[in-house]
Amino acid sequence: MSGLRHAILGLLARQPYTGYQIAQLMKRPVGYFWQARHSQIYPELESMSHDDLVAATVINGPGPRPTKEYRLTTAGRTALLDWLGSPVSPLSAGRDDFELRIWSAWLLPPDQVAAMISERRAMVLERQSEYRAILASFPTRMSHGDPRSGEWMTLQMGLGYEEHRLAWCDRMLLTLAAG
Amino acid sequence: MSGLRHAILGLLARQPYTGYQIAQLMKRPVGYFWQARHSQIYPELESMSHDDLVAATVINGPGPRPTKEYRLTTAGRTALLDWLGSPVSPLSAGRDDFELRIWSAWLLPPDQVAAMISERRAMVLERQSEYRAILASFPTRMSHGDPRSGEWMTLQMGLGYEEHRLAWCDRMLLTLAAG
DNA sequence: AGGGGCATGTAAAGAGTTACATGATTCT
DNA sequence: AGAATCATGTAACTCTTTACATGCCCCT
Repeated sequence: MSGLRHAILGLLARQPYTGYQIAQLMKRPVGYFWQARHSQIYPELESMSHDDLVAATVINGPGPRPTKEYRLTTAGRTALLDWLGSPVSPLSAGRDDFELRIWSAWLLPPDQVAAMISERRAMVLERQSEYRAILASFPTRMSHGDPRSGEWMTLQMGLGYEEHRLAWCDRMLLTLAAG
Repeated sequence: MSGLRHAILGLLARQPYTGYQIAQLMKRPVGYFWQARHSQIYPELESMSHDDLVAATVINGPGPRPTKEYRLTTAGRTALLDWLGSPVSPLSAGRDDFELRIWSAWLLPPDQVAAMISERRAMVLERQSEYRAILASFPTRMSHGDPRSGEWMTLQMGLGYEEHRLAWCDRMLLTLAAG
């Protein structure tokens, strides 16, 4: 089963959603670690419906086509739990566009590399405050079994990533300045 | 231009390589941030050759087909530098399988979540020592313009990622234990 | 004699992006 | 009146993975 399926199952395990709402959530907050466009989501929901992992109810809404709300079926819940029980996949099937640049940065004059890293640094700061703003709205303690504890853990992960990235930028800028 | 092209250009900017050698490097060390299989690399080299970004020389080697060594053309070098000069792409087009699991981990009993995180922690430790072993073979100081400085910067990035991941695992294990 | 590494390719399927297409409601 | 948001879908394309295919050389 694909990552997109797991992402959708994880969302519908929380509550029922329309395809449109899922598409919004796949920008933020799910998009922080898994993105998908609506053009990928609608066919996938259809296919999951066919596989009996989700079920749709037509609700009233705007537009030329019927608005459908999806919910998890028992089989869908089982599939999600099966996946969670399966072995954790190995590290790094990731692709990092910025690291790819850095890998070739030795071709550029040092000040241009520094400019590139500064540009990146600004993005990191922005993302950091985004995470912090979301985390501020979380209660200090959550019981296990609360869906928000799942979101909290991923936000902690994301915040840590940005903290590391910021530290890396600063270290590299220092190294470049030291010549 | 795709990430794969940039990865190949970045490799050939260092020295000429055969398709096979590129495929090895796309496992490690380039694979730490950009992976590709040989089935993707050979056609891409062909297509880049057609676009005059790289040029091939037939050298003698084993097997049913001629062994080809590729080198960067002037146009290839220009294309690489153009990309390096273009604006840095925004954060997070990334997809993280482990974060996807964590997002749904609230469905599992706490001890199973802890087991999952411990499993991950072991992978992180392994990767860390892999990075450290590579870094140990690097000289303490490198001049800018040395291709190894590019590799060094990505290794620092990777090591930092793993340090953060380790810290995250430990923090979450503590939180779970405090329950 | 068999297995692994060297070396290059193709085919088919799956995953993901970009663009096209329609139409209602709400806000300015 | 026009723009943004809600809401769903399809088509074409690119990127990525998995599997098939060939054959030499070296080691045990």
